[in-house]
Amino acid sequence: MPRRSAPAAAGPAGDLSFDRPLVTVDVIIFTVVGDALRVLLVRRPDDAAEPYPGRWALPGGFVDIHRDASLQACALRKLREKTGVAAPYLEQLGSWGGARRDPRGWSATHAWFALIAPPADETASPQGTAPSEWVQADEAARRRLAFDHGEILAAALQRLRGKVEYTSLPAFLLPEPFTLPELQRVYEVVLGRALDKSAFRKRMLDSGFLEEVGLVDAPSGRAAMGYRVVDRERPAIFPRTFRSGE
Amino acid sequence: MPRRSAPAAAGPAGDLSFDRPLVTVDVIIFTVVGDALRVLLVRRPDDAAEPYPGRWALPGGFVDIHRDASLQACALRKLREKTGVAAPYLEQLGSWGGARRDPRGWSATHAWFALIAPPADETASPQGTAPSEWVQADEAARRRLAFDHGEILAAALQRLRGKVEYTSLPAFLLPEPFTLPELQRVYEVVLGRALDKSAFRKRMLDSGFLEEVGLVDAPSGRAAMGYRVVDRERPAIFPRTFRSGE
DNA sequence: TAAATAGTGTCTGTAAGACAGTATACT
DNA sequence: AGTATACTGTCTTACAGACACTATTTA
Repeated sequence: MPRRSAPAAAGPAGDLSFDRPLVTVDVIIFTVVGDALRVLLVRRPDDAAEPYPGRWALPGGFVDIHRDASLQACALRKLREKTGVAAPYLEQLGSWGGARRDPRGWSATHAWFALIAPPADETASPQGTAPSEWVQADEAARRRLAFDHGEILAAALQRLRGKVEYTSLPAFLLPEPFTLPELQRVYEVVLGRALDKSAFRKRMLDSGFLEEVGLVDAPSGRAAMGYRVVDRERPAIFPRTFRSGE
Repeated sequence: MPRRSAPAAAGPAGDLSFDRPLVTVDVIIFTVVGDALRVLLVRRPDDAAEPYPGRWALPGGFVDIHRDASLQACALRKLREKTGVAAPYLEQLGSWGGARRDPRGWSATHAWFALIAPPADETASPQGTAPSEWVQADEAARRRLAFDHGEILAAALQRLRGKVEYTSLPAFLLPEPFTLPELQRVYEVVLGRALDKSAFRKRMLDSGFLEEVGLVDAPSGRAAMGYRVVDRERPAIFPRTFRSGE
C-alpha cells in the first residue's frame, strides 16, 4: 500500500505522517461599477500542466504556511495582490472540500467574500501577472468557471443578495463619503428592483450606522448630505427585510 | 533552509511539494434536554504526547482523505461516531485556521453545527471510546476548552441564537411528531425568554413549514396536534425577528 | 365540576410603503 | 423661471404582540 495510514488508524499518539489535503483560499471580490454588480475573475495559466488551463476562476491559491498567519490573513493577502485594497469588508463565506474538486488531489478551499469600492482603473490587471477582469455578476455566474468556482460564486451571490435585504452591506461597495441617493442606487443594483425613497431613508437613518460628514456637491440639482459608516467592522442589521409584505 | 519552498514561490508548474496545513473537522452538536440547551463535549486523552491532555473539547479530528469524500461527509462521520445520529440538521459554521491554534503545526479546522433530537440514553459515552458529556450550553461556554474551541463554541451559540429569532431551526431539536407548545418551549429555552402563544402559533402555521400528522395525547389536559417539518433540508425563514419592537 | 392544557378572537400600536409635497441647487 | 435633484410629511395598511376568551381532555 503506497499511501500512508489514515488518521483514525494512526498508531502512536502524535504521529502526523498521514496524507494531508491541499489547502487553498479563494476570494469573491464584489464591487459596483456603473449600474451593475461586478465580480473579479482571473484567467488560469494556459500551461497544460495546470488544472483548468485558460479557464476563468476566482482569485485565490494555496495557503502559504510560512507567510500566512491565518486563513483571514491569507485572504487579505490575495485581495491585496489583486486589487491593492487593504481594508475591505471581508466575510467568510464557507469552505468546499473533497476528493474530486481538484485533479491534483483531495483539497479544501476557504472562500471569503469581499466588498470594495470600485477601483480607479477598472481595466488593467493590477499586478501585471495573470489577466483579470471585472465581470458582471450574472454573466460570471453563467460562465463555466474552473474547479467548483461556479458553485462558490453562486453561493456568494445568494449570500450577498440575501443579506442586502436586511443589512447595511451595500455601504461597503461605495467610496466614502457617499449620499443616501447613491446608497439607494447600490441597493437597487444588487437587489435588481426599485425601493421607495422615503422608506429607504427612514430605515438607513433610524438604524444609526451612518455618520454625517458634510454636504457633497452634485453635478446638477440640490447638494446632498454625505455619510460614512460608523463601524466598518460590523454591518448594521435591520429588524425586517425590505418588502416583507410581498 | 529545512522547509520546502512556499507555494507562491514554487518553481515548475504542478510542483505540490510545499508544506501543507493539518486539516480537521469539529462538530458542535446541540440538543435540548429538559429545560436546557446542551452541547456534546469530549475529553481529550490524558496522554501527554497529545495537545491539551485531559481537557474538554468539541468532538472532531483529522480529515481522512481516504475515507471522507468531502468535508460534510467527514462531519457526518464524526457525528455518527459520537451519537449514532445519521440524518441531523447540519450546517457549516465556518473555519478557523492559523499557525498558532494547534501546537502540532499550522492547522485549519472546519466547524459544523448539528441539531439533533435528545438521545435516548443521555449519560453513556456512545462508542465506549473517549468520555463524552452533554453539557449545558452556557456552562460549556464558560469552561476552558482545548484549542480555540471556546471561540468556536461561542460563534456557534451566537449563530444558533441569532437564527432562532427568524428561522424554524428549533424544529430540528425535537423528535417528530411534536406539538406547537413543545416547539414553543424549545424556542424559549434557546432564546432564554418567553414568547406570546398566539403570535408564535400564527408565525409557525402561516410560514407553512409544518405538516399536521395527527393528534398527540398529553399526560394531562387537552390533546394537541402533532406536526413534522415538511423539508428537513431547508429551514423556514421568517420575514421578521421575534420582538422586533424591543 | 374543577384543573390543566390546547387553541382562537379581538384590539392596539408600530412601522413600512405609497406618494404628494417642499427645499435647494444650477442654468 | 424652469429643471433637476434632495429631502419631508401624511395617510394607509399589514401584522406582531397583548391578552382575554373558548375548547377539549383527565381526575
